[in-house]
Formats: sequence, C-alpha cells, structure tokens
Amino acid sequence: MNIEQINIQKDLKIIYMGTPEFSATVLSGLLSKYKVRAVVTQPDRPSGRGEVVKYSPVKQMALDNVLLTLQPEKIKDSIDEILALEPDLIITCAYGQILPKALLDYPRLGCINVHASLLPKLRGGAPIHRAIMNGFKETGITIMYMDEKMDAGDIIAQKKIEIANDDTTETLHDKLSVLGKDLLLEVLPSIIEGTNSRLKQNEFDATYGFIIKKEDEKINFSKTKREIYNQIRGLNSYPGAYFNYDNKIVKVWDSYQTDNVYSNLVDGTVTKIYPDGIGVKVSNGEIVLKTVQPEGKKKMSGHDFANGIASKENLVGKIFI
RNA sequence: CGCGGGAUGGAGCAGCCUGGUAGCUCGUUGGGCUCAUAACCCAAAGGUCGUUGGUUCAAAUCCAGCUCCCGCAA
Repeated sequence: MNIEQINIQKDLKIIYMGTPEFSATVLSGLLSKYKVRAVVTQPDRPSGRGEVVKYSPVKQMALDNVLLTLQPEKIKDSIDEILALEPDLIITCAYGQILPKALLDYPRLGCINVHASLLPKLRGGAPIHRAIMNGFKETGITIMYMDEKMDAGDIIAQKKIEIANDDTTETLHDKLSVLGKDLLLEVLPSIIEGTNSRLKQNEFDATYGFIIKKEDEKINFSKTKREIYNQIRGLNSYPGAYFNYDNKIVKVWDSYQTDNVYSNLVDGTVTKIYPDGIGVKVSNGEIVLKTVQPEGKKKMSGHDFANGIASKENLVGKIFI
C-alpha cells in the first residue's frame, strides 16, 4: 500500500452491513486493511431455548473492534442516521434487510454486495445451501453493485470454486467465506479508484436460491438417492434434513448411496441395518443414513438408532415417512 | 418466565405410572465353530441409576431444588 492509498483511505467512510458468520468473516478481512465507519446488523433477538439474547457474529466482531454499531428493526427508519455518517461506500454481505433507494443512491462509490454464488445464478438468501441441494459442481463469490432488485445489480468481480462431492453446506460455507473475504480485498482498491469493471447481469440466466423453508427440510424418499444425498449434505450443518418415525422428527446429518436395488419395497422402507447406518429404500435404489438425531436426543449413528430406539422390534421393514 | 424431550455399565435404550435382587440390543475381553466373515455358539468383565436434600422399614422408581444435554418455535 503506497502513501497515496493510505491518504485516500484515511478519509474514506465505509459502512458495513451484515449479520451471520459468513458476513463476520468478510468483515474481519475488511477490518484488516480498512477503517470501517460503522457496522449495521440485525437487532439482537432472543434466540435458542429460554430467553437468551445472543449477539450476531457481526455484532460481536463490531464490539470486539469497538465500532459504531447500528441495529435498526427496520432500516427504513434509520436512513437519516446512516446518511448522517456520510458514507462513501456501503458494503453489504448477508445483512438480512433490503436497502431502500435513498441509501443505495447516496454513497459516492456506491453500494456493493458480497454474494455467495455465481450470479445471476442463485439470487436470494440461501445460495450456499441451494448450490449443494441442486447438485451444482461449482459455485463462487460475486461482488456487485446493488440495485433495487435483489442480487440483480451489475457484477464487479467473480471467483469460482469447485464443489466436492462430499462438501456440505458447512464446509462449502467456510471455503466461500474465505473466498469472499479475499475477493473483496482484491477488488476494493479498484472500486475506490473507480477503475473496476462493471458487467450487467444476464436476466435470462437468472435463477433463485431462496431461504430454506420447512418443506425443503423434509426428506421425500420417493426422490432419487442422488437428490436425497444432496439434500442431506446441503442442509448440514444447518438446519438439517429430517423424516418422521414414530410421530417424531428424526434429522439426518450424513448419508451415502449404495448400488443395491429393492424394487419390491415401498419408498422409505428400512432395507437393512449396516454397521455404519440404516439402509432405506428410495425411488431408484438405496441410501444409507449414517448419522441421525431423533428430536430431544443427540446425534447418533444409524446403528445406535437401530439398537436403542427401535430395539424392541426389528427396524428392518419399518417405513420412514 | 415461549413449548417440549432427556440424563441408567463404553454406545443406544427399557424399567419409573402401580417403591422391594439392574434388564434389552450392541460394543469390549476370553473361548468355540468355520476356508472365511460385519455371521453363529459359549462365557466374562464393566453401573455411587446426573447432583443435593426430603418421604419411607426400603427410592432408578414418589416429592422439592440444582446442574448439564437436546428438539421445536423465534
């Protein structure tokens, strides 16, 4: 970094907006090279059992770095407060609220967003989960200017990453957050100088990766083993795929596919107890549930599940729904 | 005070309602069978029943407090 850059940055007023872990990682990178005028994150909400109020990862990081922190319930109500800080640049990353036009228009250098997909693919709130659930072979990070439509602004930079066959949302999330952090630091100088590239998104290619709903978590054993396998790893480590047994929710955290075929069984039937899991018949074969978690219990191997929960009667032949 | 489940040998569970010798499926160890095995047979080791107090002749079991774990909802 030369003297000139330092001078530019001394007066540069950056506001960062974000909330979850992914965003905190990106913020940590930003803080290693730049001063941040203020951090905007979602309000503290009572979370978990009981009434424990937990700070968002971004808020925690802001506190650790003694940064001005705003937590508006609705960002619309804090427009004046934010504009009073005279931001030159607003950087968002998984903030959780839509920015009103008044904010988008203000910063001299614009509002940019760090998004965890190769836009225009997977616009929306759960790009990492959806990339795996959809069986994508690659995904990436996009940094783009924001406009009023969600994740539809002009692209500044992208970086690809391969999705391994055994990647879960958790492992991919960690890789992407580092990638996002690095890419942001890489392009930020050009954005500040105004020399960055700017590419319109091809609307025709746009797809969406909306946030995960309850119905996305339920396993449908009539799907293919590949689809179910992708669903399970795509929902690991949060919120988890599940099925029902004995009127209880049983989450599935880990699975693998076999080459066995059981054409005469109903989908969802337990085929066999393996040393490392429970075999279940699905539309085109068999999937083995390795790690499961009945509600109220800790995670356990499929074998343990069969040993205890269902030891009274043989689990083989029972049907999961 | 958001709703709910749970804590019993190394693992997963039953027993608790209707107090009275610690049980099941596994695992481990030893032995046997087998060409062989994640299979089968025999045997053994291993538990202050989360913690504190109360009731009782007697508490895993009933009552009260405490600690820890987990699912849901947000």
